[in-house]
Amino acid sequence: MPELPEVETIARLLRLGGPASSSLIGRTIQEVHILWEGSIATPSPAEFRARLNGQEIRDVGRRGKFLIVQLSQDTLLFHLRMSGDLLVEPVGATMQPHHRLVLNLDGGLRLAFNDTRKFGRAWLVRDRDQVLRGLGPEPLDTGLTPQVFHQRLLAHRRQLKPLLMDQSFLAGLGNIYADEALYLARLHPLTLSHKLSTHQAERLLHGIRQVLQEGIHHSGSSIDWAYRGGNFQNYFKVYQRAGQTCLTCQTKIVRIVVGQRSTHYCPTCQPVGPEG
DNA sequence: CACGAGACCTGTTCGC
DNA sequence: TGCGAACAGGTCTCGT
Repeated sequence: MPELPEVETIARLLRLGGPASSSLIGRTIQEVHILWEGSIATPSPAEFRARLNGQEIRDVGRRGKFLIVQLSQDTLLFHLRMSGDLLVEPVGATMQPHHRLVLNLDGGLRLAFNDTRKFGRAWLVRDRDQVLRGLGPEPLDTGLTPQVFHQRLLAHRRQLKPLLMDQSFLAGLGNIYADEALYLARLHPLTLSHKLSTHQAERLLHGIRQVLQEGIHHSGSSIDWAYRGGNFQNYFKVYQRAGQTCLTCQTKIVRIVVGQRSTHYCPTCQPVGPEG
C-alpha cells in the first residue's frame, strides 16, 4: 500500500499530532499486545514485548517506506507493505479485526498496527542500519544530484519502471508514484536505464520529486477501502486511468504488465526510443 | 546481472 | 444470486 508520501504522512501525524490525535513523542510504552506474531520480523515475540515495555518514544521518522520510531533504548521500525497502517486510538477503543500489534502508551493513547493482508512487519533493533542498510538514496535528498542520479541509471541496463521500484536503487517509490513520475518525465516505462541522456535523467529526477512532493502535499493517496486520509488519488494522471484520455494529448492511457505489476502510460507523451 | 514466476495474505470487484 | 477469476499501494526467493 503506502509509498513514500503515505509513510511520510503517517510519520508526521505520529510525530506532530493531528486533528484527531496528539503527538506520540515523550510517551512511554506501558503494555504490548501481539495479535499476530507473524507481524514481528525480529526479535522473538516474547523479547519484542519485554524490551518494548517501559521505553519512551523519542522521535518518529521515515526512511524510504520504513516508518522509524526512535525509543529510549532501541529503534522500532515498521514496513506497511500492501495494507499496513498505523493508528493512534484511545486505549479503551474496540480492538479492530485486523489489528496485529497494539502498544498502550501513557496518557490514555495506544498505537495500533493494522494490516489486513499480514504482509507488513515490525523490527525492534539496537541499530536501525541492520534493517535500513540496503536502501538506495532518498529521492528528496538534495545530495542526490542529477549527475549522481544519471550515473546510477547508467550503472544498470534495466527497464525504468522496475528499476524505479527497486528500493536498493532509490528508496520510496512504488507502483503508483513510479507510473506518475515516468509520465511527468515523458519517458516510456520500458525504456532502458543506460540509454538515458543527461537531459532525460534530469527530467526523470525532477518528475520523481514533483510527484512525491505533490503526494505529500495531499497527504498521500487513498484507494478503495485501504488507507485513509489523503486525496492524491484525485490527481493521478495515468495510474488506474487505462482507457481514459491523457490530460495532455487526449490519447487513451494504456495499461500493460511489467514485472508482474500494472503499469500505466500515455503512448503519445511517453514514446519509446531516443526522443522519449 | 536482469527478468519472470511463485509465495506470502485477505478482501473487493468483475464477468458469466 | 452465486461463484470463480482477476486484481490490489510490496518484497522475498528461486530458477533461467
